[in-house]
Amino acid sequence: MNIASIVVDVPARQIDKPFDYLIPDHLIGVIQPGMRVIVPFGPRKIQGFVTGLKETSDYKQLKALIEPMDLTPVLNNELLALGDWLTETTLCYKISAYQVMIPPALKAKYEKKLKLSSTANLEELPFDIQSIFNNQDTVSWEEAVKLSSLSFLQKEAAEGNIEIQYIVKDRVKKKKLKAIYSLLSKEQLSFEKENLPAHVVKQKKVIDFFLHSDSPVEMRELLSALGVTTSVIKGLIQKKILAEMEIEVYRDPYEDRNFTRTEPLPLTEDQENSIRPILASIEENKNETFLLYGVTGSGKTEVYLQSIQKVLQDGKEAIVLVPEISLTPQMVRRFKGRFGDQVAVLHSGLSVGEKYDEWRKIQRQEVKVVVGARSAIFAPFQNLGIIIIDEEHETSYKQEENPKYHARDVAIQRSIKHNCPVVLGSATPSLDSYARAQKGVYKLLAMPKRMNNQSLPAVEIIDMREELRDGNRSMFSRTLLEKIKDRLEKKEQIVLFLNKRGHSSFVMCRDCGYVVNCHNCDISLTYHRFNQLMKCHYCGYEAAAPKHCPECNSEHIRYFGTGTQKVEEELSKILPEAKVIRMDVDTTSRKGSHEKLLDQFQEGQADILLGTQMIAKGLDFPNITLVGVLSADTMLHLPDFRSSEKTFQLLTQVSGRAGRHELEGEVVIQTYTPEHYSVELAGEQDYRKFYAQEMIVRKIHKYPPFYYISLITVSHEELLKAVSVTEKITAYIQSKLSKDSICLGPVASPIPRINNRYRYQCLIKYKREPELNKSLKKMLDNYQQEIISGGLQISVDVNPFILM
DNA sequence: AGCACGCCGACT
DNA sequence: GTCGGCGTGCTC
Repeated sequence: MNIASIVVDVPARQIDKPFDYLIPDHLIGVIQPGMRVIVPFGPRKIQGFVTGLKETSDYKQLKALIEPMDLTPVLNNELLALGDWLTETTLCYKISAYQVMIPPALKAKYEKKLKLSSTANLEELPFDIQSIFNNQDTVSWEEAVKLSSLSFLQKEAAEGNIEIQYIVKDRVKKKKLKAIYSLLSKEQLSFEKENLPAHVVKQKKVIDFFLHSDSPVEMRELLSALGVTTSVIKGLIQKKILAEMEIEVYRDPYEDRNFTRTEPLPLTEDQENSIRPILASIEENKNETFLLYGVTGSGKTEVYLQSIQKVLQDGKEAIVLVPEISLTPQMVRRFKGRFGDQVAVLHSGLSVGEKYDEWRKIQRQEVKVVVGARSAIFAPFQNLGIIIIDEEHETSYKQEENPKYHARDVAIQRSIKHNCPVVLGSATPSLDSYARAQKGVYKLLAMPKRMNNQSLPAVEIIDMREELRDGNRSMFSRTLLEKIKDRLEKKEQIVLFLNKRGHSSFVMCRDCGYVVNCHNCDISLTYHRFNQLMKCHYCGYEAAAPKHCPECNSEHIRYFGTGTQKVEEELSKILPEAKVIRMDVDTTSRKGSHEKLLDQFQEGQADILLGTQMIAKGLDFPNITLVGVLSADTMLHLPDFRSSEKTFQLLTQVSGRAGRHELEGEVVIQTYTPEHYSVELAGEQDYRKFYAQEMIVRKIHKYPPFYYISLITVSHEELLKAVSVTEKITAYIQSKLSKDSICLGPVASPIPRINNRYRYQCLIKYKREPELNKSLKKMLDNYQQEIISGGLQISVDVNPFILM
C-alpha cells in the first residue's frame, strides 16, 4: 500500500477526482485515509485529503506526496463516505464536501514566497535583486512583484538566483501554554534548597511550592501564586532544578461561567408518551425518524435531554442541532447544566480557534454531546446514539452555498450508518416533514398541551386597513397601544416583533414614483438612519440618502416600510417613559451583546423588547404577557412558494413567547391581509388546519411535498447570453425528463440582476427522476469551458429553499 | 484555481 | 528584435 489516492484543494470540475501519489518509504504506515496531506500539484504545493490507499495506479509518472498535516485522520471512514454522498446528492466538488465537514481552522492557508538561492552569492547578484530582498533571505511574492516585474523574477528564477517557495499552513495553531515542572525528586529538591545561600529567598519559595506539587504548573499561575517574576524561575531552570514545557490547552468559550447542575424533571403525560418510542428506538438500535410535534411551551427540550441521558448511559453520543439564532446562552445552559463538561458547543459566534478546540474535544472522544448550528451535524463521533434537530422547520438548516446541503438529510443519512434514531422537533413542523409523518415515513409524536396546562395565549388580529380608514396613521393600532400602556402600568413585559431591521425598506418620490434602486442590482436600496446611507443588501453598494428626487428634483421624498430603528424612535415619542431594548443584527453584532441585552431584559431593566427574527425563538421569560407583531405580512408577498408557510410559522413562534408561566399571555397581530389563511390560522394557532389548507395549494401548483424541485440559475454580464444559455439548458433537461416531470424556463430570477450580472433560471419539478443528477452533471460539464473563460456562472440547487 | 506555454501586436 | 497582452491546456 504505497500509493495514496488524494482529492486536492482545487475547486474545479476537471480536478474533482482523486489523484494518485507515491507515499515515501518513511511515511508508509503513517499515511491513512482521511488525513490531510501536502502534495505537489503542477509547480505548486497544495493541501489534499487522502481518500484511499492502493498498490498500483493507472497513472505512470507518479509524484510523491510531501508530508501529512495531521497525526490522526480528520475524517473517519464514515465521514469520507458521507462526503461522497454529499457530492452525489448536492452536485458539489468532493473537496468542498470534505472541507465543510471539518472546522475552518483546518482549511489550508497558502503563501507564496521568494527565496534567495542557497548557492547564489549575494554580492554577485544583480542590484535589483538585492534591493528586493533588502538583506532578508525571503520576501513575499506580492511584495516582490510590486517592487520589480513578473518577467524579471521569472528570468532570475530560471537562472537559479532565486527560487519560488510554496508554503501550506493550517489557519490556526493549537493554543499552547508554558508550564513549569520539577526535574528532581522531593528529596533532591529539599537538598538543593538547603544548599542555596540564605539570601536567595524567592527561589526557595518556588522550590517550596514544588515540594508540595507533583504535576507541571502553568507559568502564569505559578507567577501569580507566589508573587515572583520570570527571572526567578529562569534562574532555577538554569540550575537544572526546574524545566519548561509546553502544554496544549483548549480555548474555552464558556471558561468563566458556572452552570448549575440540573436534574431530570418529572415528565407530563404528553412528554411521557413521546419519549417512550424514542427510548425504545435507542434501546433497540433502530434507525427511525421521529417528528416531535409539540406546541410552544410543551417541553420538547426536556424530552431531548432525557433521550440524550439514555444514549449516554448506553455509552453512545448525541448531536443536537439548534438554529443559529436560538443558540443562546439560555439554550447552552440547559445542556451544560444537565450534562456538564460532556458537552461541546459549536456556533458562529465562536472564533475560528475556539471552534477548532470544541471540534477536537469531539474528535478525541472527550465529550459525548454536541450542541450546535447546522455544520455540527458533521461532528466526528464514532458511536452516535441519537440526532436531534430542534425547530426542524427552520430555513437556516439549508446551506445556501456549496455544498448546498440540508442538515436534516445529512442527519438521516448518518443515522442509517449508526443505526440510531433522529428526532425532528417543532411547534410548527415544515410541511415536508409533517407530510412524511402522515405517510408514515416519519413517526409522529404529538404534544398538544403546554406544560402545567397553561392555555395558549389569546390572539387578536387587527386589520390595519381599518385603522387607516379611521384616521390612525401610526404603526401602532389603538388596541395594541392600549395594551402596551396597560402592561407598562402593571409592570409586566412586552415583546414587539418586526421582521425588518434598519430604518425603512425603500425610498420613493411621492411626486413621480421614482424608487431608489441599486446601480448594480435590480433591488431597492435600504435606508440606514444612523449613518444616513442607502445600502444594498446584495452587493454592499452604498450611497448617500437623497434630499431631492434624482428624477424630478421634487423634495417629497418618502421613506416607506418600517424597520426596527424607526419603531424605536416612534416608541420613544409616544411612550417616553417606556424603556426599550432593541435587538437586531445591528445591535447584537458585537460578541456577547446578544446575551447582555437578554440579561438586561430578564432582570427587568426594560419594559419592551423590540426585535426581529432572533427574538421569535427560545425566549422564555415569565414576565412577558404581551406579544405584538407589528406587521404580519412582510414575508407574505415574497415570490416564494413557502412564504405562507414561513408566515404561519413565524407568527405562531412569536405568539408562543407570551404567557409561558403563571401569568396569562396575550398576542396582538397587526396585518393588512387579515383574511389570508396563514395569518388567520396563526391567530387560531391551528397547525393542522393550516397544514390541510396549504397542502391543497401545494398540490394545485405542483410544489413540495408533492413534487421535488431543483433550480438552475444561470448568470452572465450580458442579458442575452444569460437568456440563451438558460434556454438551451432548459431544452436539454426537458429532453431528459420523463413525461410526468415539468421543466419551467427560462424565466428571470426574482432578483433579475445582482452585481451587474443578469440572472435567469430554470425550475424542474418532478416526482421521480433517478437520472436527473446525472443529466445535471453532464450539463455542467458541457458548459465547463464557458464557465472558466466565458464569464458564465451556473448554480444548481437540488431541493432549494429559496427560489431567488 | 493557478500556472506555464505560446502566439500576436506595440514599442524601446 | 523584445516586452507584455491574453487564450489554451494541464495539474497524479
